[in-house]
Amino acid sequence: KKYPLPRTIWDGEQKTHCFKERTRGLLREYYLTDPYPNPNKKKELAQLTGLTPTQVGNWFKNRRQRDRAAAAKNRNCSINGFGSEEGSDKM
Amino acid sequence: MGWIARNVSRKKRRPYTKTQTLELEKEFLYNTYITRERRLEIARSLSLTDRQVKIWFQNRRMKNKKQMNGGTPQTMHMVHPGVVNVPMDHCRYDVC
DNA sequence: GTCATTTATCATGC
DNA sequence: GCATGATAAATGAC
Repeated sequence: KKYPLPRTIWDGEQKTHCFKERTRGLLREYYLTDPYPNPNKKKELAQLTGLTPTQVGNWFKNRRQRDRAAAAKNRNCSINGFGSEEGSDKM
Repeated sequence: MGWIARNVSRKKRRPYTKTQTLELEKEFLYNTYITRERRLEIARSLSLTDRQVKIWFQNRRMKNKKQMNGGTPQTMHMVHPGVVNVPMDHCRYDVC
């Protein structure tokens, strides 16, 4: 590996490749109601999940990006059919 | 959002070369704000546009700011703690 | 100018 | 090989 990545003193969500299911569930839940959380909401979600606000921001950013990609793919698959627009099955 | 009806083409994101990034980082070490004159000079020497250099400095200042207050390292791609910061997290080829 | 955002890309776990 | 989190260019609001 490029960097051994010593485990730091950090009791939040660790430097895992994938966040905990509970964390993802929480973010997912809020995402459905508002994909663009304001800074305060990001902070709140960060506290709730043990992530940093930046990590929360990254999660929403990636989520939106991948939802858009999925929606675009859907539209391409069924150009004159009914594309299921927003929202993807796997989050 | 507006991404549904976006007809105007967006400039494709092109990762900068190692040399370009290195030179920009060097300049940033001297000055986090660059003058218009110096900007044009660097742009010419690195085959970038004036605008690209400007944007690069803006983004770099934001990155700097985040690193300043962010403090706690919990990202997956961190530079080695203890090692004097090597500017550039990942940039591999000279021809991108 | 800052700053949130988008888009493409990178790095990694599995 | 893909899902996923993070980051690097580029845009636009303010």
